[in-house]
Amino acid sequence: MSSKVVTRFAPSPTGLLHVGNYRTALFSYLFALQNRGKFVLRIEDTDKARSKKEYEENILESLNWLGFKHDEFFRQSERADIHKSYIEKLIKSGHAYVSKETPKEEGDRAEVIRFKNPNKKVKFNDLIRGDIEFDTTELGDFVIAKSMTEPVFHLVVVVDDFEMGITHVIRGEDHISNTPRHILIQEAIGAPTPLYAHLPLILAPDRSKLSKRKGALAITEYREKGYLPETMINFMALLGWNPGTDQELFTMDELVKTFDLSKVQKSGAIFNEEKLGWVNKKYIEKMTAEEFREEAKSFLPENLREKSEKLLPLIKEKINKFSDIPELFNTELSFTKGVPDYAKESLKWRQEKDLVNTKEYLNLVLEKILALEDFSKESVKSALWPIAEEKGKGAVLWPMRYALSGRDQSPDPFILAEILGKDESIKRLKNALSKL
RNA sequence: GGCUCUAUCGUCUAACGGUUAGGACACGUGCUUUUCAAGCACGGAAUCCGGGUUCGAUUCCCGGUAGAGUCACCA
Repeated sequence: MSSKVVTRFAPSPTGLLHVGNYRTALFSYLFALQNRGKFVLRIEDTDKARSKKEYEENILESLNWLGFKHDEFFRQSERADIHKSYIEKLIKSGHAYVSKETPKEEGDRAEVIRFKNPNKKVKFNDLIRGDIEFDTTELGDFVIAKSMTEPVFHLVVVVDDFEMGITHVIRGEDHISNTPRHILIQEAIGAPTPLYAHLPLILAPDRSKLSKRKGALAITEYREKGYLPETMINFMALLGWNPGTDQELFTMDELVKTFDLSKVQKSGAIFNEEKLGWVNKKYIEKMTAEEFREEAKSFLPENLREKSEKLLPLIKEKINKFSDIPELFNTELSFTKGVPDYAKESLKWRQEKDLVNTKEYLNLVLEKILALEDFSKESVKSALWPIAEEKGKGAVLWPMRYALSGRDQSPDPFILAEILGKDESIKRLKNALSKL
């Protein structure tokens, strides 16, 4: 009695898919995994004019990046014979007929295949929304194929879902109104009706459907911005679903265990990139130094790619996403490129009234540094710490940090010294002193 | 407009009739600190409106209102 669960993700390669699409893939995948079922990937490329290979490749690449593995793969364009046989069968059984038309638009055929609508009420139980009822009369005899060899979406989904043994159709809410057509066709070909779960839409900031025009990004664009796949999965899962606890961060395994289709939200959710950034930061924190280095590499300035080992930890604690890195080198990490020109007053610690102490302490710092053999941040620190403790940490360290970086905001002065090296540090300290 | 779906802080959401309506992001304040970030503490912020049902409604029912989806020879 217990038939195996089979879900599917059925994108059409007519454009780049956005997070809304991939979230339906995620939910279908999670549902299949937690039921030890199968996950089918089906490329819906029946629209020959608009389907493009590059979009299909982008879908495959994205799914692979997210780590979703399908058990079976189909391309609808390769199943023409099957579709044709169903059209013939429907015509033979009187469920469909060839209809003479007067073309309304360019490209319209003079003859199409229409479904003979029984004009009845159909009801289905949506796993997320409960009972939904439609009167199909308003649908009329809808078109199921442009010709014997050119079936249209409604026919093809039903036939393929049936042939592939799909038990659970998990798709976007925008398909709710298509469902009665699909049920009618199922009844005509003698196919069982699968269980339906219509997911709420992911919305643009103005609460309308996400679209290119509204700034929806392909998931590969999030990858290019430097978001991690774990982040995207975690974030998409929580958009429209949550386990009812306060947990915010989930591994894939945890999602498989706790995901519950019946707890999916009914209303649409706006995609909030600020929170996405927060989630990504959390995942960046979890990365090992090696993982971080690998991921950060391509975002570093050319000249620093090979000698950024000491900068990496500084970068890691600052960014939300990897594409934040270049900007960092214009702000807090600009010391790697040199010191901008600054007014001598900038060297003054906020609790000092004039620059007298500043000059004295900078000289002390310079003196200690000149005498240093080993120039690690630890040794610099141990050489200077007693002075800082005695004279006041801010009073000593602020001018030093400013002299080395030329900025209000920068890394710790000891790290600056280590990264710059002894000669450069001395040069910058002397430069500061020359202003005083 | 017809049909369908939906409605809790700015945003994502929790509370399956009884809570001071909880959490997270963002925001504000403070602490810590050599700056920033992080961290910690605190704070402001919501049940769309109106009727029922009930001892009691965020929760159930009805009606409004608002928003969304869909009405293709696209998927």
